[in-house]
Amino acid sequence: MANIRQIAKLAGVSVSTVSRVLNGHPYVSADKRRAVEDVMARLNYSRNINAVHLLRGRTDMVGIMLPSINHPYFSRLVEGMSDEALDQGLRLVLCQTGYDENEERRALALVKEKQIDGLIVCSKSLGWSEIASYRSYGALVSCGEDAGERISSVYIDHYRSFETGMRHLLSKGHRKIGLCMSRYVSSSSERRRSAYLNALREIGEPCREAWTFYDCYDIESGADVMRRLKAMAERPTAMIVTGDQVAVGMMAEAGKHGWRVPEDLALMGLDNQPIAEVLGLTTIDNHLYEMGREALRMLRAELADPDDGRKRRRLEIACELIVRSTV
Amino acid sequence: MANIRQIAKLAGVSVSTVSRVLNGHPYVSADKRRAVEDVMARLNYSRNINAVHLLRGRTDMVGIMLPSINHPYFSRLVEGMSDEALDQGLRLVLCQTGYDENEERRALALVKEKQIDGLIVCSKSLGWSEIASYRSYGALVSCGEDAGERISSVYIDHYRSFETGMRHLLSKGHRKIGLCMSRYVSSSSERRRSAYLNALREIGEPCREAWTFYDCYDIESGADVMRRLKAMAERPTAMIVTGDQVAVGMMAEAGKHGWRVPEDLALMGLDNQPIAEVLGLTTIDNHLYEMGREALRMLRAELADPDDGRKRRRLEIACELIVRSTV
DNA sequence: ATGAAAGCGCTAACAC
DNA sequence: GTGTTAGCGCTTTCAT
Repeated sequence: MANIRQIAKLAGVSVSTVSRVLNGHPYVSADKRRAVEDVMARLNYSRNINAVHLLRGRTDMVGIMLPSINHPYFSRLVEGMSDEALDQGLRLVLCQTGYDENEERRALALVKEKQIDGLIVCSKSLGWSEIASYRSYGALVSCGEDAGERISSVYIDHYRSFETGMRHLLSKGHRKIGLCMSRYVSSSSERRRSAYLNALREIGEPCREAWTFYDCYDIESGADVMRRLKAMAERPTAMIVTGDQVAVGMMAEAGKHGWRVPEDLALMGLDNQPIAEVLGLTTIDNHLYEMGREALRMLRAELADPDDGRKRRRLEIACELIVRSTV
Repeated sequence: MANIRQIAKLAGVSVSTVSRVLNGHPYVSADKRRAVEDVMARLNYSRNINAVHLLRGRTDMVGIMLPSINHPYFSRLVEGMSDEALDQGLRLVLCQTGYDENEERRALALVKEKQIDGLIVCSKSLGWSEIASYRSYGALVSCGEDAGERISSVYIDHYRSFETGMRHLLSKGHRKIGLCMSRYVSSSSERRRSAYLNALREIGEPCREAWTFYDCYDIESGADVMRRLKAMAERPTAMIVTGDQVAVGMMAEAGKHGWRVPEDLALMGLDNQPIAEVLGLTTIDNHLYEMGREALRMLRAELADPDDGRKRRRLEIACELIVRSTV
């Protein structure tokens, strides 16, 4: 593999001249430029970007921390980031963690070691303060939830989003409402739970343990929830569900048993995934694609003013109720 | 940011000793090791991995070329790669191309510039020969289709997969069968089309232009196909469909119009995505997760014997008919 | 307009 | 066991 010194020698110029040509600098005479370009073409030269990275102290790569890419929530988010990254000339490094703390630390280590210039945190098990301690090594952005005082965030107001969903359910006359969520312990889950509980409290309904389900991430778990619901003596008339796929799993299983939605059970989804539209699922749109784009834009801004680490950026992505036919 | 020289000075040793400690080499006295580790901890030192990359000539990162991550086919594939990458100590760099040739060239350039050690090609518009010309700069693996004589491949026999699907359709008495695919021009599409056409020929049925649809990638396009089907005077009794999401879109739209599946229209999907199971879609399992893992494993093998570039690796992933209730 | 030379931070061959 | 030193391939002053 040819290097810049060989190019210089063969072209009869110095390495600096080659470097100038490489980087499109002015003040290189046309004939020398030609000579250099000829040799480069002849040797099929390409510069070793790692030397540039070492010199510049950055790599123009950013990491994306998430539990798994194979989930519509995250892949939609990453699609947005990826499109924005293209515009910004950045590359994305996938850091699948499965919510494992050590895996998260390994992702953070990438910024400490300067393999990536920054990290977008889409999911985490570690506390924000441990994450924030890497702030001095590179840019950090939280995507999806407000990370508090120390980390810039593009986020959804999860309380408001569930409040909106609950209000719609109540407006349709539902009072016996069940809840279906992903992780039990997570700040977004807690905010959603509060919104749910507060709404119930307002109408004087108790919260029934049996109607709240956790660790539901995918279609299968939705189907499973439905089966458990079916086995109950007293059932809710509506469910508010984190993630459209889970709601879709419930719809599908309901259909198998001849239950009608919303007559026998109303369903409120979350995220407004494409499948929600096709199946007519009433849901809450979190504008994931735009949120992904904005997260990357924010990271870019953080990268741009490194010394100014005190000013924290925040951007709330508004959610939007999408009324269709399952409530 | 501290560097190895400062650590050495403060610990009262040479840089080589620090390097030895850093890399866990033997032959370092316990007390010096301690001294070095203390200083490292005190300065919160972390080595600059870019220097290592420059020195070693590799980065332990591999690129994944695909049109978009936000599609269940690709995200399932990448999930497998990502899990395997973790085991192998490699990182994944996302290269979303949207089938754009210049974007594909930019991805290939990453291997030429040594930013990544190799590239897994999950989709491409460029010809294989242009892609293969990058073989001398790094490892290349095709994932999903057989790339011919010059590039190692983990692949599906797309002909056989559709042949299997068609056989099943025929065995259920269908003769008027429509086709729904993604890109018109692509080697996998061509092989599937041959299988489809040959099966029709065998039973003496003509191929009807009106019953073949292209550029269907997602749920919405499935719904759209269904609407077009509905408007036809003469309709197929079954459709063989590339991608379960597309088939699901068709099912959903069929339901809206009161059509029953399979009585009014039988549906054969592809990929065996989770939603296929829940909706009872008959489909062909391509074992995408395993294919992703194997692709990464193969890339790893390519990386391991760089000088031995003539021997091409191949691994066919067998497909499997999953009979459920839509045919 | 061009070149010489000093690094970026690290590893490893070599000498002791 | 430990230190000295020569690079890895490039960019960028600073002279000229």
